[in-house]
Amino acid sequence: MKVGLDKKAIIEAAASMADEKGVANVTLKVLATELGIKSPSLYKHFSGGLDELNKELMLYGWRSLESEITRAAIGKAKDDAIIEICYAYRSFVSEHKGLFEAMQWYNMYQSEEHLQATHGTVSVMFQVLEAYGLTEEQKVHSVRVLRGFLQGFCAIESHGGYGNPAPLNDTFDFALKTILNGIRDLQGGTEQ
Amino acid sequence: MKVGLDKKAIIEAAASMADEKGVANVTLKVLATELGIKSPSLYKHFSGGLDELNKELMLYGWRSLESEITRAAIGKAKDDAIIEICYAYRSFVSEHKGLFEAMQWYNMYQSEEHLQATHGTVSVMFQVLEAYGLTEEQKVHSVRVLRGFLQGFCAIESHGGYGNPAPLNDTFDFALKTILNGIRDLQGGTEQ
DNA sequence: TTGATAGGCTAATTATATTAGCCATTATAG
DNA sequence: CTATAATGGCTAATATAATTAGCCTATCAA
Repeated sequence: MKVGLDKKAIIEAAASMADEKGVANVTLKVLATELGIKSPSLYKHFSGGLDELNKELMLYGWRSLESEITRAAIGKAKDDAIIEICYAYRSFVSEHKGLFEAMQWYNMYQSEEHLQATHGTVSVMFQVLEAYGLTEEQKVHSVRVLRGFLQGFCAIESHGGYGNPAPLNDTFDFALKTILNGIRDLQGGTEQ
Repeated sequence: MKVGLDKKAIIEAAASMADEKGVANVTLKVLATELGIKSPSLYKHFSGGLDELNKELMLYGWRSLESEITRAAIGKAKDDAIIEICYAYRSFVSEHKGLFEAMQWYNMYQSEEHLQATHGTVSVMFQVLEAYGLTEEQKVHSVRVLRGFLQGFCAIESHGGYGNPAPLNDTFDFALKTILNGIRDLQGGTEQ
């Protein structure tokens, strides 16, 4: 019988399955079963098989994240905007652990597709930084630091890698304040 | 014929294979071939199979990193020590991309083993922070920020995720300065 | 020197990915 | 309205990797 699936529905099912069980446990077999079809049928939607599905998950994740942080920044500027973006990033990861794995690890050593995928998210951060009167290079450094911290912190947090009971919210706020200070310092000084 | 392998040799071979081809491409089959044996023989060393091998890789990686950053901090204190540790962390990742993958992603959702594995590395950072006269909680926050940034930055850098041509060294130095400022600010203020 | 253990092997099993080729339903051009 | 193409499903067959079972020999210690 014809279920009538399309790529979008399959990717969303795969994403939520990844969030539940980890992206490594999203097999074509179990995904197909979940969707009420047999695994070979998935090749009608993803001729590239599991690899293509993982790539689509990665792309879908970055698109979703971009959309979340874009929404979060609406009506905000400067520090407020950055803070909202960072909160939105962190929330996104906490709600989409499995998808976040896919975002980071698909195609790790072929950066082209990754660069394209992350472009939107990077652009949003870059735009918000326009308000600070920084040089292009200073903006690049600032975005890199934000991305690096967010990715690492959220990855560690999402798999329970911060064992100490001290509140993670406090750490996150401290980090944001620290990074915002660093960005502010760029404005005056000759540094970097 | 008896090749006479032991766990250590196998793990080291697996680690260097991971660095060359990515940890996902370390299969028992190809690892065994590389070592001059057949894949079922690996079960004599790792009864848990591929999963256990990956776990051992993860543990080996964290042990190695701990040893690197410990060596790097010798004879240094405060900011100098932290800077050396961060440089050593970054160098380690750039030389062990595949191992670093294993360190992050093995057993992602069962934090216990991860917590133990990272304990040494965390301890080194924690000890260096003793010199700053911070509260326990402030030290915890500081270590978390360092870990988060280092893991994220190095992961992104290691797979070419920072596309802009601006020098990554400059970003890294800017980030360290920023974080060190943040830690210094903790000493005086009432913040966090 | 003999017996246990370590460390290899082959053969067989299981699981998933993938390919090939068939078929029904849907949608659309005429 | 109907012929036909495209869509989306299926079964059967193949390939590869992991894993298990059971066998065999070299080494090493009692």
